[in-house]
Amino acid sequence: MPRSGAEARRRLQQAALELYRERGFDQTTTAEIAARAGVNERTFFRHFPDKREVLFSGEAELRAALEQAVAEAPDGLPVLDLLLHAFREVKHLPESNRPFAEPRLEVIAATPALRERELAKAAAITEAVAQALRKRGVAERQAMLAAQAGWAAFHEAIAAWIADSSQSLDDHLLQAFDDLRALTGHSGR
Amino acid sequence: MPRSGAEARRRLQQAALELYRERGFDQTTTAEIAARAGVNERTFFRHFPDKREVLFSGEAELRAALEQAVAEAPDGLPVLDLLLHAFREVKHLPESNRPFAEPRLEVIAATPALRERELAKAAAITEAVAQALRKRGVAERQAMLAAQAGWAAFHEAIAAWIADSSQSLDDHLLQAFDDLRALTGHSGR
DNA sequence: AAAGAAATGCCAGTCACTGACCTTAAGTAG
DNA sequence: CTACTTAAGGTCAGTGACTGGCATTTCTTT
Repeated sequence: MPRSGAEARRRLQQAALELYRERGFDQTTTAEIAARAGVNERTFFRHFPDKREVLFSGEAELRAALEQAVAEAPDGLPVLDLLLHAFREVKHLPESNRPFAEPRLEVIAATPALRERELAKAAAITEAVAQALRKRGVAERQAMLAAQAGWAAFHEAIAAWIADSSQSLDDHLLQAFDDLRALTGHSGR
Repeated sequence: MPRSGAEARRRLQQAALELYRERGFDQTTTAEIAARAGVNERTFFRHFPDKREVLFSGEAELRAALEQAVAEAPDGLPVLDLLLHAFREVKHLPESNRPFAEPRLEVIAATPALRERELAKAAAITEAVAQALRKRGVAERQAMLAAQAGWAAFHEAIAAWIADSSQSLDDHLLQAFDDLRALTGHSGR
């Protein structure tokens, strides 16, 4: 195996995040990112298919972890409980990424083009989760609805946890799922 | 008032949809769309901010209708029932658009860039619905979760209705919301 | 040391999108 | 009917994201 490559990739991610924060996504050129990372502009596009994707590399990991967690969750649970169990299994991923994730979320929130990409990633994950649910016998439509509702709760929990760290992500997760269950008239756990 | 403008806009939408279907989104240039519509390429960008948006003009209408429907829904209903009521109020929009919507959905499904935009539109609508729910006193997080779950059900219902027209959209909507309620352990209406 | 593969550099080109400026087709006031 | 107004379209030049092709460098392997 020749030149490491992975290092250049990390430098590109770092440089991109810095520049997007300093002068904004639209005011940053891929040539500038490459320059700060010490590589050619062409190299940027060898590591990332486009200017947005450079901020979305951890999503594949989360998706894989979630697929596995759903597949390995205990039997006999109602769908939402199964999902909650799976989300609790993977909550260490956002937890360990937090120092990098916080500025990243800030940039994404400020940039419509990046929010679009974030939604696409979320859709890919929920589709994967739905598929994993179907493999466990959950009906077609139920699987999709559960995956989307569950992801919405997970997402809300992370947002709340970022805004209020006095409680653990786990606590926020439990509360978000309580809120989700309450939608249909139930009161709580 | 000078030149109509709205006509050119319609021709551009028509031309874009045709070309996207004929040779694909990526293989279609904005110049070609403009040429088929009988206008200058620059004119295309006067009517639409980018190459994707040309397929997403009806979303604003749906969003406005939904906001109003949520605001005017009867009091005293559980959140999901209120949402179901609102969705039933606006179901005539997808119903009347169906002949145009079907090829459109086909193109969107085949094009990642267009699916991204569709997700962004959906997010804007669910945010608007959540806001409308909050105005009616629904709690912050519940509003967002309900809006997202409700939209997911609405979307599933439309997809099922497109695939199977033997039942009405209304029937599909009721079934989708039943499935949604069943997630938390309830059985149905 | 030689060879092969992986990563990068370099170059030319397409195309989405934008700003600036000019022209045309209506509608309106006189 | 003419002159004025104005929204809409045309033209041109330019930027920047992204791509294909080819040469070059840096490792690893034999």
